[in-house]
Amino acid sequence: MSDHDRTGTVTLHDVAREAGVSYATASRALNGSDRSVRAENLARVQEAAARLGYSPHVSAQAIARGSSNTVALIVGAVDDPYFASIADGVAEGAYQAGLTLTAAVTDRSPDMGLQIVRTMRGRRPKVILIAGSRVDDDGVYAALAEELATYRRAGGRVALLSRNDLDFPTLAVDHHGGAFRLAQALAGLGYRRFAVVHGDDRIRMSHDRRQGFLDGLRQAGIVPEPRHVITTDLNRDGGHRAAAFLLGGAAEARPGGGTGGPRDGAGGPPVTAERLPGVGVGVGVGVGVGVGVGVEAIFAVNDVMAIGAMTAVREAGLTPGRDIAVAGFDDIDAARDVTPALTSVRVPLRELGRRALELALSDESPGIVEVPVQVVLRESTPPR
Amino acid sequence: MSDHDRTGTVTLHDVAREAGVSYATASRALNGSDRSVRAENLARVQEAAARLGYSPHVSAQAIARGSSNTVALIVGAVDDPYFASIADGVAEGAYQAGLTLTAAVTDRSPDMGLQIVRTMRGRRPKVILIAGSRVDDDGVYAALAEELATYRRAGGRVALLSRNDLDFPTLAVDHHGGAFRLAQALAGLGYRRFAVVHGDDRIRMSHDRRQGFLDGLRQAGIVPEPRHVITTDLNRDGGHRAAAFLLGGAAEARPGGGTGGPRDGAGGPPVTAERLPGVGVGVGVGVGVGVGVGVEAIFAVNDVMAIGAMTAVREAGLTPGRDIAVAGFDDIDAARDVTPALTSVRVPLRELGRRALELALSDESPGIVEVPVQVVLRESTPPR
DNA sequence: TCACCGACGGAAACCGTATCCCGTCGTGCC
DNA sequence: GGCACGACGGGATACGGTTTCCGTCGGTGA
Repeated sequence: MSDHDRTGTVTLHDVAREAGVSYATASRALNGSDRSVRAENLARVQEAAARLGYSPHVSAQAIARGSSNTVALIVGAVDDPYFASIADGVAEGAYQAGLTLTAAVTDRSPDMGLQIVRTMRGRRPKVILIAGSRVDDDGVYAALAEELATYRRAGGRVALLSRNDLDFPTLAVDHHGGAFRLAQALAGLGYRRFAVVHGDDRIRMSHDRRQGFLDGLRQAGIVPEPRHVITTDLNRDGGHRAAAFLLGGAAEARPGGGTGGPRDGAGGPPVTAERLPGVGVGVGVGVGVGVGVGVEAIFAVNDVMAIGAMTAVREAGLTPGRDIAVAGFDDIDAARDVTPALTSVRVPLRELGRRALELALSDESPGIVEVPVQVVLRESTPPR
Repeated sequence: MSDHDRTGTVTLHDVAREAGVSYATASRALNGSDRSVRAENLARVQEAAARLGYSPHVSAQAIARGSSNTVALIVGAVDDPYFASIADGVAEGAYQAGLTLTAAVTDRSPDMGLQIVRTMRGRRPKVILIAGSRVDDDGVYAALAEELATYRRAGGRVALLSRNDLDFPTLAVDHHGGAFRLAQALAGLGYRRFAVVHGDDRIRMSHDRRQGFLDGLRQAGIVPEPRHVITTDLNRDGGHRAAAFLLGGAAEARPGGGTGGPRDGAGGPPVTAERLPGVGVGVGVGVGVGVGVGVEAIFAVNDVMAIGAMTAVREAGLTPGRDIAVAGFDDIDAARDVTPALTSVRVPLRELGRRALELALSDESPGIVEVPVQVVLRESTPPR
């Protein structure tokens, strides 16, 4: 039609020309300016915009206004129900607040959260929410803190989920307390010999849950054997491998079954026995030792691992719940749908996402908000 | 320190001044310009940038360069494993291609995909990927097509997942064929009396899977009763409600169990019997009629629904697999972990996300790429 | 020794939008 | 009827970069 599609992109300039008004008037007409525009011009501009298929250049607006309408969410994985539910809550809150969501995934990148935060900061979002980021050494940690401080100094808002030693508004899930009470409850049901399956200690959540569980057991006079405390991947296959190892063999998919083991072939790092601080070194790296006979219950630090473990138990010819109890953490939807239903600790994940956004947006003091969790006993841990 | 932190934000200007070089030189030094900068100046600029904590203003770059490094992903829900896996694949591809990911969720907003696409277009992303968007009437549909066409005209790239009647590069999952073959396989196992649980027909995926399944059954000489073809929410609770209805009662959580029904109270629209085109009107909206006795197998158009249905079956005192077979579609991870393991149709979801991005970025012709799927029979549908 | 050429620094134009500021015009009031 | 004032349109500028264009400088070949 006209010459505006020479470049293929329609600018406000084109709209103004088409409507026969000035640039400034078109701008005022197309967004909530405090200045008023005469009804007739407003209509002409809107109609011209519609005819030309104009959509405002968000970057240009961001630059002109000095702020954008974005909330940046940094998350460990998209795949994981834990993060997915949090992201869902954030998405809901963002939608209600008229913000758009951009996400970054830290699992993917070897450069950890730091580089990602830096990149995100470049987008000048209104909010940065960090739900998952790996922090390896103290240097990176300090750098991350500095990066966030710089961001805040420039007017940005930050909220952290599940991390409580940076000076930013934090939604602190009570990992330790939940695991502690779960341990006590299981001890109360009569269990004595436990295995604990957890992830990399540099991941705070995993560390706190493991430690809370061990502390809860100790309170009940129980100390698991170090070789039953296992470090592995923080996902379904990690839980599966760990349980298979505990029960006396390498995880191995049943031929022709399609039911079984790790989906993507021989995946991931080997299961490694854990060095408990002040206790000693565990044994049995990768060797198909088999230590399972004595174990009565397996606690995995999250539900997806626990569910993987349950399947491994079943593949070993045992019945989860009856022969060996299994418990997880998070209480994801799937916990109700596996058989037996999984004992877990309920974390209000969606609410967590919503509240994290609120917390960041509010002008309250940057304190730490404790998020309570709740032990949910189900059939996977019957009284013994 | 200097006056640059008066506003709190560090600009390229500050860096240039700090390094004692010009604006243009600083710009050239800090990104991959084709122009070369003398080593000494480059070092000075980089060092100054690091000292000041400079991070380039992405919006400003986008505006100056005329393009951004964003890929916009439009998705039905974040929560759903189907979309989560796709998003995971996209995230992986985006990371490798050096793009950042912006996500929008359509379920949330009543204004459907259209408004969202318009908003996304405003961000001038390099790519728009549409994995889920509700399209209600033809008017909206045409508007969406026009919106995308405008975007492409301006140099944008588009790829569609699971939709095959817009003229854009499309990754077409073979919903119909997969469901068709699944139906044949189940008929081959000896099943005759089927129930089909599906979602809103305006959602293409649901429609095609349902229709494929029915076509497959018809091929085997089987026509399910219309009242056994049920429309409900396309999520876990929808499947749960539908199965509970089929089995003869309203879905009701067992008191004190925590195992049971819809998590968020009495949720969602009631189960409604479906009007099959040219067949007749089903009966039994919400009435606790109970039609289950005759049904031998339930097919749900996705795995999360099927898993919800399995739990409902169990709550009714029956054993899924033995008393009543259940099958789903997608083959999500959880399908292997429920008991009995769920028969499904494998869709390479992660790969789908990755390939959608590739497809959009490539300069190939905008054809339709068929994505094959594979029936996976497991214990939830034993031979009968 | 001089012309020429390549490398590189800096000024300035430009990207698309918001907004300040000024000028015009219409209106109400005295 | 004149005047002050408010409403509103338009030009100019700012936002933070990228990139073009020009000019300088040092080195090379004849």
